[in-house]
Amino acid sequence: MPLATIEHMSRPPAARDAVLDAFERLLVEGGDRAATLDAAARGAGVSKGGLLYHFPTREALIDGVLARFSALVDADLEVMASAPEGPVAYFVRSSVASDTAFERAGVAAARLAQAGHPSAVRMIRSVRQRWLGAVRAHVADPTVALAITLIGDGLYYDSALHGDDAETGLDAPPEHEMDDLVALLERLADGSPRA
Amino acid sequence: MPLATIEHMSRPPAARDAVLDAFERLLVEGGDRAATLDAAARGAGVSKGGLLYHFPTREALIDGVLARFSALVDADLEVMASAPEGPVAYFVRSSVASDTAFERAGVAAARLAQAGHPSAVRMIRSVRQRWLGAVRAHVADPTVALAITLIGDGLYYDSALHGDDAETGLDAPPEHEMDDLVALLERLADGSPRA
DNA sequence: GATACTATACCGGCTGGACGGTAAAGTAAT
DNA sequence: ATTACTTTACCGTCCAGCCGGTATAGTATC
Repeated sequence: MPLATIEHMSRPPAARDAVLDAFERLLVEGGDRAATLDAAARGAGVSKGGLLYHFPTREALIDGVLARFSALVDADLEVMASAPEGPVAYFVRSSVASDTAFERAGVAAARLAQAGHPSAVRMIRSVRQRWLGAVRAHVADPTVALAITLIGDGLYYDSALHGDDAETGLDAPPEHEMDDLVALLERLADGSPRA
Repeated sequence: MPLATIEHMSRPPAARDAVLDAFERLLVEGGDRAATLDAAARGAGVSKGGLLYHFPTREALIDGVLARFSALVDADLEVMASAPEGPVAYFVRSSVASDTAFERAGVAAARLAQAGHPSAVRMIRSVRQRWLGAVRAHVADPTVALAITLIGDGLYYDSALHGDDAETGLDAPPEHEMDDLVALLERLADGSPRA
């Protein structure tokens, strides 16, 4: 169970990560309902018994996804704090989901939260709070910080809307609208502290 | 052993709406996975056969929910256009989910979209577009209109996050922060175009 | 360095229940 | 008698989780 002491592990559990990846992908593409143990095992090229060796229950699998997401958020917050284009621009632009491991984990967590899994709801809430705090640290006006965070939420969920059909383009606004949006928010952020 | 007929429901179309209501509630509280035909029938006080008479497949039930949502959006857009507090304030404030039939239908549709149902994804997209259009009609700067719509999206999804646990308070910002937010957005909306 | 034992990693079959959907029959009003 | 609606009973499938077994690798003892 403990993840530490890798050096003492005889064989690296390749299956574990493969299962986690497959389960995450299923969540992103088809939501909680599509993410079954059988499908995850199949997607990972592992037998169901093998899957259940690493994750004895479905809840354990969910916890695994959430744990991985939390770790990725930690890393992202550090990147954001020292982003060359500034934290606000970085935050807003990175809120539209590309296909990084980070984004996939986030969308998977959101799916689980929407399905009502309490631990996922708690996780999303705390992550949102951490993001809000990070934005607040760089924006004087707390109302502006709130607005920026909410815009990030909106972009995030909108871009996470599409299931598996790659047919329609992303729900994200086009490039130049994003540029204008970022410009507006940066003007608000380090601009007029009052009327 | 069989369920005794405690009372007579004599309203012919009553079952249909009852089923729709129950299915919607299940979607909101537990997502796509929890919204099963059996649970919906039970929640509506109808046998499963009775449910399947009105909605021959699960897809038909989903379409029923989406159709009802679309009708409610039409009504809401008219209310918004002539809201006494102004469209922007109305839009932003009504984006945090209370427990109206309108909000429940919207959250249900969002759950279905997150689960990857194509018709639900299309519906959410078109509704979002209609809202954006309505905001644009009352806000000169299109970037500000986009920002306002995105903030609405953020508020909407955040407040729709909680499953069925009434324990934690809503994810919506407290009253006074909402006031400040609305004030900021209205200032942006009809205020300085500030190139 | 061979033997005996233990831990890790995985397989595949199984079960009981829940799922979406079907079929036939019953009831009430027209 | 037909129509509108509702019931009970049932089917095939899929689901989460369990269990017995296998194979490999490390460890300890002699």
